[in-house]
Amino acid sequence: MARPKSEERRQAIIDSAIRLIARDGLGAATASIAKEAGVPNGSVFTYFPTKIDLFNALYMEIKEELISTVDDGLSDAGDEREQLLHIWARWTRWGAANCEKRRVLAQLSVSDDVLETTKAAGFAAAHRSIDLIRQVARHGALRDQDSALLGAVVESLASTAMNFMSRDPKHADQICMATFECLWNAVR
Amino acid sequence: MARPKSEERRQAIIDSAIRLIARDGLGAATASIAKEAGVPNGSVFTYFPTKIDLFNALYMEIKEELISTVDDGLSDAGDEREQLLHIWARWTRWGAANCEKRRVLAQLSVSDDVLETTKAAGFAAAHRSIDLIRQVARHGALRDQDSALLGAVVESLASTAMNFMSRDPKHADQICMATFECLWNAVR
Amino acid sequence: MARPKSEERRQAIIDSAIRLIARDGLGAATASIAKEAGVPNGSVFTYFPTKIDLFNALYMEIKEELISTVDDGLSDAGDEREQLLHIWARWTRWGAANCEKRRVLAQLSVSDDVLETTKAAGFAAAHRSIDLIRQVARHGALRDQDSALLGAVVESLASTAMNFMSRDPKHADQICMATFECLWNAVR
Amino acid sequence: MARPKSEERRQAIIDSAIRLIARDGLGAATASIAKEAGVPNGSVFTYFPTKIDLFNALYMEIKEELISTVDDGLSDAGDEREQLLHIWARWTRWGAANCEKRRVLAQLSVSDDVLETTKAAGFAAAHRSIDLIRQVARHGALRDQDSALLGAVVESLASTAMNFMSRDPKHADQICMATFECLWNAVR
DNA sequence: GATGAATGAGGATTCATTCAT
DNA sequence: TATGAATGAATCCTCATTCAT
Repeated sequence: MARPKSEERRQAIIDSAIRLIARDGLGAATASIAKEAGVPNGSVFTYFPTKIDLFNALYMEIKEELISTVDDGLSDAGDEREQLLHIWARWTRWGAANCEKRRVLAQLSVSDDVLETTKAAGFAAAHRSIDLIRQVARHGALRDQDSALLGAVVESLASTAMNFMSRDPKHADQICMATFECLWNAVR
Repeated sequence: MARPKSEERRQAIIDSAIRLIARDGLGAATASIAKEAGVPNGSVFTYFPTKIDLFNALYMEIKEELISTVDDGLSDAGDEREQLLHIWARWTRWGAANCEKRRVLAQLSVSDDVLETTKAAGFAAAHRSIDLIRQVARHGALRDQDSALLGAVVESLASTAMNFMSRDPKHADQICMATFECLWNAVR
Repeated sequence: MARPKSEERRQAIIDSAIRLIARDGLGAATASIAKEAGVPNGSVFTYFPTKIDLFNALYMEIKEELISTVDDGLSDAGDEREQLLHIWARWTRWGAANCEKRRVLAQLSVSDDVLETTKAAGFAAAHRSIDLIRQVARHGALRDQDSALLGAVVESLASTAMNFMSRDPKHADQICMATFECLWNAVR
Repeated sequence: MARPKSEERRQAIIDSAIRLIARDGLGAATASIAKEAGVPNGSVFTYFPTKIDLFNALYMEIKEELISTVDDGLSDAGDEREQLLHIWARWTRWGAANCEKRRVLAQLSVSDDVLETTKAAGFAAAHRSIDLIRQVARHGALRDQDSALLGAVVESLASTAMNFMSRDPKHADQICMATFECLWNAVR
């Protein structure tokens, strides 16, 4: 091939999209995203054939970052409770620290433009955490329900926790611990 | 002395907006909303000066319907647990049965176009439920946190429950009871 | 007739139109004019069948006020020069003091919506001044030209003078006298 | 490397705007301008970000054409009087021959949408003529006034002259000479 | 591949005027 | 006559996507 696509440009577009979508919602214009990224507007479409493709890539990108943050160091933790706490703390702190990414992820999660297959892939990538949660919850109130419900419950609780943590950074740790307690009681 | 604004027309616009926003998101065109409501496009703006005003009216409208549904019969219920269950069942069943309204409410809740004052008003209207929840949670994991966090936790759990209930109507009652158990354990 | 049109309302509309057109141009909405005048929007059309009729009425109203101001005390003045100075001073001072009316008149004068017949009527009403100017100019550079040209020259000079006088009120008198000298030399 | 903006298209839009604004006023729709220019409506906005930008470009475009017409051959003229006559004749004849441009310029000159900076730039470009006029007028009635007043007086007189010249082309030369005499007497 | 102009179908909103009350 | 809601064409501008260079 004549000139390979530049990973740098791709990333610049992704980063710019995160900034603008966090600020303006999914309606942010592709041209603005290009401008903010310092690339010509046409380039967005050489890296992402359509805006919807960009959305899907964005979703996976952020989700993967989140998951790798959460998984990191997981096996070193102790018993079930400690492992779940490890996940919870890393997850919510990442969210509190990455406000824009969290907001974008929230928007994408409810958008019809992010394909079910993409969402499923994101879900699948989180298998280590999910396995742990499932194990913790094996005797709890949701024991007989579709395991997707369990995942959704945890996710929505995390989302709420992150929200409050980033609004009130001084009490972030408190909120993290208190919501963890909630979670533990809720699913166990 | 002149022709009064027609409550009927106003409602037709609201109903049509619910239908279209549930289907197309907040980007649904005002012209389509008018068309679906059977009124000329200009009429949308005689009832709601801007699209944002329509959003805010929509939010309050749905929120109020939800709250009155939830509050109805509340005082007849027995002890704390039964009262909370009453609320939970009415809330989630309303959501499962009013899929469109629930989806619209979800979209509006995360939109910057719905003013904080509107959201606060919606919150205030739910005081009966909130009081009960606060009482139930007075010794629980969130006892020392901002009470808005408690509200948000409950709301996000409800939202998740409704979601699954309307996707899988056969198991709606099971899901309702299982998530109630979650809630009870989480906050108490 | 059941209820006679109220002269007061008519005037309120005219006054409000002057204010708004001075500020927003001829595009000022009839509804805003009504609001500013404290009358219902429909009333504009019971007093002026169309917006264009309002424009024409406005033109005549202001023109007549200007002319009667200018004519007032004219016969008492002395010789030709003094009489012309009398006119000039009254005219330009009126303009400097009635900024909004002057601006509106300027807009209406170049608008196609003010009918030629209206403009002609305004012209005719100014006959006393025009006669004087014609007399003064009977030996001057424009002596052989269409007398409308003479009128237009004087008018455009007056307009320029008023403009500068209202922008720089401290030197209004100086500007008035200097431009009068111009006028006198130009046409005589 | 990409397709450059086409000077031809830009000019087509400008020309079309002149025609339509001369006919319909500044309210001429951008879509009509595009249609008349034979370009898609969106293209107007690739050349002029807003209608107001178009107005400002139009103003400068016409003003520059006028100035270069007026300045052309100026240095070859003889004494002060002949030089001023040169300017006057070229100016008014241009106006008589370019009715549409003159009307558009008149509209733009009184519009708030043409920025003061644009007007100032137009004024500055006319420095050769202005210098001459100032010199001619150095002992005249306006000698002690703000030189902007002098400019405005000349401009308003020119505008009036052009108006009558284009209405009555047969006598255009006469009108040109007679108004020149006026000007000479007025400012000298 | 890179660039940025070209495209034209929408989008929210305005407004003169009409007309039901 | 008074009122103010009703009407729908018209307005400026946006934007995802394409494509000439």
